Amino acid sequence: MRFARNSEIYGEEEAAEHLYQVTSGAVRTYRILEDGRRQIGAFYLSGDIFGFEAGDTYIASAEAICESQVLMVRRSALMIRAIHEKDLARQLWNATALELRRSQDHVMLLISSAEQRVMGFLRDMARRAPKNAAIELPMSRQDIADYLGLTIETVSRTFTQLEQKGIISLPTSRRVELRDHILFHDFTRNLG
Amino acid sequence: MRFARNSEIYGEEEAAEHLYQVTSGAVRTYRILEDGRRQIGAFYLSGDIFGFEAGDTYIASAEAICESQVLMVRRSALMIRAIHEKDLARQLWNATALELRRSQDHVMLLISSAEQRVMGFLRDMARRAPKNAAIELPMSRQDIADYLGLTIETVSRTFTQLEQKGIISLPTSRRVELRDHILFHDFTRNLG
DNA sequence: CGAGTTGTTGACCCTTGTCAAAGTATGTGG
DNA sequence: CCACATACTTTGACAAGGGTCAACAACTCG
Repeated sequence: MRFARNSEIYGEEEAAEHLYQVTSGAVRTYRILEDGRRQIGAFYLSGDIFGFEAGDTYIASAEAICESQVLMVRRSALMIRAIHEKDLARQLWNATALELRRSQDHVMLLISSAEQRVMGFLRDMARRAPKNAAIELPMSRQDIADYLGLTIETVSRTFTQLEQKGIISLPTSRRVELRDHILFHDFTRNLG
Repeated sequence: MRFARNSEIYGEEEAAEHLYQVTSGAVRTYRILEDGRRQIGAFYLSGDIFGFEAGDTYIASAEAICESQVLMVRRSALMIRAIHEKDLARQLWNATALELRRSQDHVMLLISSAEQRVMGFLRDMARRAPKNAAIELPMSRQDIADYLGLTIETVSRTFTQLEQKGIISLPTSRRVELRDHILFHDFTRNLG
């Protein structure tokens, strides 16, 4: 399936009929608060699987950030196969556990300072992006702000400050280059 | 198994050998950040099941908040049973999905104001506590602060402000009574 | 009763949000 | 190719919410 920029893939509270895998492009999941603010739960890039945040209904909406291709699999079909293929059942459970871990890492991000949040976000993107290249951000500053629980102005200012400190460089607003030691720091944490 | 106040039930990064159910008392799970701050991931009360936040190793530590009794079940035994009892497998997956949902609700809490966070916390405790009675909080202000990403001072001040506004009353620091309409508001949200 | 823990309050400051404006891309139609 | 419109991003000035530091009050437990 193809989805245009900003088009909805599924909506919160809809029956969760499919699991999804991004084959190209990028996807965001989000929830809207009573006061109208938007909280982005996660970004999914090429290769990532999403739609696991579900019991019977989705608990977040999903949208394509840019023109994206997405693979769809019927949950019901998977469930039937999972009865006999114990390995598949295990994989489904593991994938949900992985999402849980991601969400808990997200919580850890949200309790630190603006600079720490942006750095954490960039480290995560760097880890998931094609190795050692500059990061190409598919999402807007507003998306990043809504993911990190900051305002767009604070995100923008923090990017500028990180560049002034020489921690990143910003050839364009959507392209970020990190100094190597930052990546290294992240790797040691994951191995630790 | 009995655990004394503040004693460790399991540690982060340990092999995840058991699932747990609280039979009496209360449990907190937490992670420590590099800078030494503690983030509490969840509180578990009587009847709650925990230890699901795990692949092969726990991703948080668990401690008894007060003298507590906890039921332990070997994960390996459950996994073996789950191969044949498809319903059990389903339940395990569902329980993890429920934890995921809890974590995402936690994220939503963390992006709002101090008052909203404390209110959200109290609503959650009220919903889980024995119906319509005053809430008896097993955890300290420090625990609440570390759960909500605030300081102990801000939590204390917010409790005082809520009482001054007539939204709660505080017979003692660990006992909270909410006005009915607050509970009602919560119920309507859950019913959708 | 006294010592240690837990909770509350006050004064001040810093980070981040708010409001406003200007700068930069990107795209569209002539 | 240019003129214009629209989105997105950056920057500045100011205000407010929450953090920090410090003192004090209330509970617990020996």
